Amino acid sequence: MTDEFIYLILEIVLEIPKGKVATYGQIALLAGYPKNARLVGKVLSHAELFGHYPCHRVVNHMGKCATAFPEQKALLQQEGVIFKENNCVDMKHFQWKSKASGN
DNA sequence: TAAATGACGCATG
DNA sequence: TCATGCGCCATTT
Repeated sequence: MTDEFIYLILEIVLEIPKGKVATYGQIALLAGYPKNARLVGKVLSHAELFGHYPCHRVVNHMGKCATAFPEQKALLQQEGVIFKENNCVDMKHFQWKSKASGN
């Protein structure tokens, strides 16, 4: 992957407002790589190595916490996001709608 | 170079 | 939303 891709992902992640969550696919889409959702996860995995990024606001398409990052659940709760009993976020109300999504 | 892996997504049922 | 199966692509072994 290119460093450009990494910074691109981080930029988008920083755009996610508090109390909202975005999916890897959505970020990958905004980054221009709709198929590279997995790469987004790889970047977020060591995003803190590049700096402090709200990687906890990034969840999978179910609104579920990352496979190896359950702490994000508690973090989102502090942001105001409501988790259901199934540990899934109410996507219909908490999924971030970026302006670029309609482009 | 090929095979396996991974913070994933989508179509169906 | 969950379970299963397939696709996607870069990194690692």
